[in-house]
Amino acid sequence: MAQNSTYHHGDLRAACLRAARELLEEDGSAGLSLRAVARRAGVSATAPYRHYADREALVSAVAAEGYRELAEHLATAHPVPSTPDDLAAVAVAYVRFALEHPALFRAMFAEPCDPTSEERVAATAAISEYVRGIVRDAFPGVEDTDALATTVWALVHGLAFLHLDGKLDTSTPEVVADRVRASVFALFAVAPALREAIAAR
Amino acid sequence: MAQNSTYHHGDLRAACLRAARELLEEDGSAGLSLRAVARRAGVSATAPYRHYADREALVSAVAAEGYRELAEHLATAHPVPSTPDDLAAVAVAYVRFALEHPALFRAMFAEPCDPTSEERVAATAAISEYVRGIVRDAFPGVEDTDALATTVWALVHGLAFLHLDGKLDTSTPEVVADRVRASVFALFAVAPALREAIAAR
DNA sequence: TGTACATCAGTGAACGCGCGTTCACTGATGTAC
DNA sequence: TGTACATCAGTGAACGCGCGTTCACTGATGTAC
Repeated sequence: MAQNSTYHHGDLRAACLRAARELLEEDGSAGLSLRAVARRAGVSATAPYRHYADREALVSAVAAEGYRELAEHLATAHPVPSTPDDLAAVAVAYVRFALEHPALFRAMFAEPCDPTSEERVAATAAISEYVRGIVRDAFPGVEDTDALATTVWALVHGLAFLHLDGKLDTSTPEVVADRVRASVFALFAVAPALREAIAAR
Repeated sequence: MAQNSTYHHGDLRAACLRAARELLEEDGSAGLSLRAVARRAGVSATAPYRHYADREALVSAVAAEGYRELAEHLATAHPVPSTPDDLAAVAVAYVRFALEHPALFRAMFAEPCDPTSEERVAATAAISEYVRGIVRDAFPGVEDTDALATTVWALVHGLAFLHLDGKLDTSTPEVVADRVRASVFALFAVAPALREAIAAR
């Protein structure tokens, strides 16, 4: 029984989210069905409709929660990163999050998402703002902070997906962390040269 | 009728691949069902089983074809890239491929893939070897070519996905191309400094 | 060139499944007096 | 404090769907003599 005192007139909305998360963590793949969530929450198949308009709404809520957790996870890795090492630590945390919650990460990013969910859009914006903030702090001299932030995000995001999809060795956490750090350092060392590089183009 | 003279005792195997590709191009999302492919190929629902062991096998074949096409597309963008501009052009081509064939690209990467399909593994290896080759040619002085190649691939791959998932503006091809170029240049300018950066860590 | 036969690539009915969603309902909770 | 009633969060039967896969089959093609 996943049942607890919080529902049968309680917080089924939250219980659904929790059930969905459990399913994602366990299954690792698969696509989160409303019925499976209801089953897991110990409730009839149609009960979730009291709280979510449809399947999409549930998935978006789960994804949004994932974004919030990711942000938290990154902040935990380093509250106010300001050196290459700090940023590398955050990057490692990003990739680790993806590898530890593969199904959730896919739900957040890989799924063809509906762009109308404001909850989801807001959560995404928060992440990207967070990355921008780090880059701004770490590179006060750089003019186009947005461009550099995008580059950093893309690099880390790409590393996450390539590892997730088995294109890069993930046999130990160390091997992954080393690779992520090496990639970030490559980018970092060049940051001051960014403007010239773009200008010279 | 997608039907042509190549089957009803012809090349249904290829016809299935073609049908699958058409479905991916049209639908944009969704997950490629065997039945839909058969329908599109103008053939009974069970006919594809003569050529593919199961749904997985078909999807893997489609993905493998996608890898080959991607490689071709990149090679077309620039046969033997050897300057930052060349590499940037290839990067732009990579991202453009993803945006022009979103469903195919997702089938290639985002789907939780079975690692046992040698066709798929081989195709992946070919891509990564291709990237390594470019990096090797463009940076003869760099020692750890593999590390740099991974960084480049991850950066470009991440850009592809962030655009694909609506996290970055894709309103015009130019805006996308400019962003990709800027990101690649950031990386490029730093390449000679890579070893020092890693050593200094 | 013609016949007999094996092979091979299709057919189509059938299976059991899980899904999203609707609907009329029920029974517990909260509220007004 | 007690009763009457509205609201609200669940139930469970039912719908129609598309799916992957099996099976026994058929009929065209290719081969041996």
